[in-house]
Amino acid sequence: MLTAPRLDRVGPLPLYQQLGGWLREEIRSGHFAPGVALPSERKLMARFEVTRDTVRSALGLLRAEGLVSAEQGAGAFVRELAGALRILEPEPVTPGRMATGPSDARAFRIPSAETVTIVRTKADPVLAGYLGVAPGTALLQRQVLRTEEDAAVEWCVQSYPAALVRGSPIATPDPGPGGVKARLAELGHAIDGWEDWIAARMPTPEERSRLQILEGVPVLELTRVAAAHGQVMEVTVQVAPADRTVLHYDRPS
Amino acid sequence: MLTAPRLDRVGPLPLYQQLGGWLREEIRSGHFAPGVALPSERKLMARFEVTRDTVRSALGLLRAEGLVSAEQGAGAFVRELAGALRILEPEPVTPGRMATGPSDARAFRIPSAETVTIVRTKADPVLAGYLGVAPGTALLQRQVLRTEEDAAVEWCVQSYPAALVRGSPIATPDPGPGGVKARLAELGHAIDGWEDWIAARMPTPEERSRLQILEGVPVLELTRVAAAHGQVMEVTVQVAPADRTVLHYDRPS
DNA sequence: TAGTGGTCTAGACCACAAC
DNA sequence: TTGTGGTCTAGACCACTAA
Repeated sequence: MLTAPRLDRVGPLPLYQQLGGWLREEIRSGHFAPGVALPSERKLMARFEVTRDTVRSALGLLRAEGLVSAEQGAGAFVRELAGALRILEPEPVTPGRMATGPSDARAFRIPSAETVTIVRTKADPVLAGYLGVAPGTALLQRQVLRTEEDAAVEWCVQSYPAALVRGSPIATPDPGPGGVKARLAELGHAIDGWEDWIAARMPTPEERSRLQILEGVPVLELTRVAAAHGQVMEVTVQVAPADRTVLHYDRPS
Repeated sequence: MLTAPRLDRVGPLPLYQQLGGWLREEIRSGHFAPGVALPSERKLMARFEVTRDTVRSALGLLRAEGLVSAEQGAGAFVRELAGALRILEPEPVTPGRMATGPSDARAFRIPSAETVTIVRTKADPVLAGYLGVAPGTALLQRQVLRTEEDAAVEWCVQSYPAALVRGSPIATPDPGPGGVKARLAELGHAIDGWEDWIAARMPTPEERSRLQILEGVPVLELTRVAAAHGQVMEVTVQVAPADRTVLHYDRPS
């Protein structure tokens, strides 16, 4: 704190941006290390001779960037990297096969539990377009919440034309050995090709609570369109917190 | 505005969250359509009998979610989808081949210009790990800002061991016909495999200004590790605004 | 109990956009 | 000129954490 500069009260840059910039630099330089508490809002008020609102605006910048987490009653802390990243790959990483991860690897984990909800709905225009059916066509959806040690890591919605899976174990929470893919194969629709579309956005409030997403953390959204003999059989939308997830595609020589 | 509810001043939910929730629902339901101005802050003050600060906190929620853009002097507007998405694919989409896009497709465009800066630097631990060299090893970086109709669409940094590309056109802004890949092939290092790592996060202030990123919009970060005969030759990091970018991977049958 | 962040009030002046 | 959002001040009370 001794190195704190004076704020420029005549220039065009707002006070809260100056203060936010100073805090950001202190974090980047390691002066405020991950896990460490920043000076309290009232100390920053006194040190920089501004009101609490100005201090809170500055901290708001850093929270929106995902650099800082505030804990009521305790303080504001420089955010630490999530303990473990989860890898999403075209062929799922199974517990028997550990992913290597990028060279700046942290630990990598596999989800340990999932809760499945079966929902019958009608195709909205987007899903209908992917599936090649008319909007309003009856769909069966498997909504899956994957968790790991009490922490939700992914929300996943798989959609099928209802006519395709009627009477199949796919329409039950536990599709049996080999999972949905095996049941599709038994129906004569073994998946033999797919397309992935990957986007990122800020989570909805529902997603934030369901996946326990912190402030300033976006979600990755992976839409997989899977086909058998040229016909789309399944559309999967996976939503995962971006601070705990990395996608991986490999084209080895 | 006639349907606006009363706020609950005794329950546990803060006023600004109630107000933010109401505005969010009005936007989702289409009452406030994309491009339309929300009621002004002073009107919301009067309508809900709260102070301006409370109104601004509510609007702050929506701005952080990327739902609303404020324009000084004009008003706060429901954000519209970016006019065009750019597709990033393993094999770049060239002007001659138009991508089809997802079924909810908007227009798709190809970047029209790029500015290249050549930088000589030393490998940080992360890059060194990817490249299989010691940290501090001399690197050559090509920093590329891709733009399209005055709008920046991507920031890209390509890194090579300096020893590998010394004296090659790779170390110049214009590497000549066929680009960097052709020059690497001439050096006997034709790229024959790669790995992609995909992450998302909020942009740094530098990225926000460089790529003209709006509030509440994350970036997609694609790291490609490209190898020739089992040896890593190139690490490319691409950063693109998530509201104008979608990644696409295809594994046809 | 003392200190922290979370919420809310009631003003003020400014820069900017639209009319 | 009028209305808009952007910034800043100076308080207040609350819920929560940690000692």
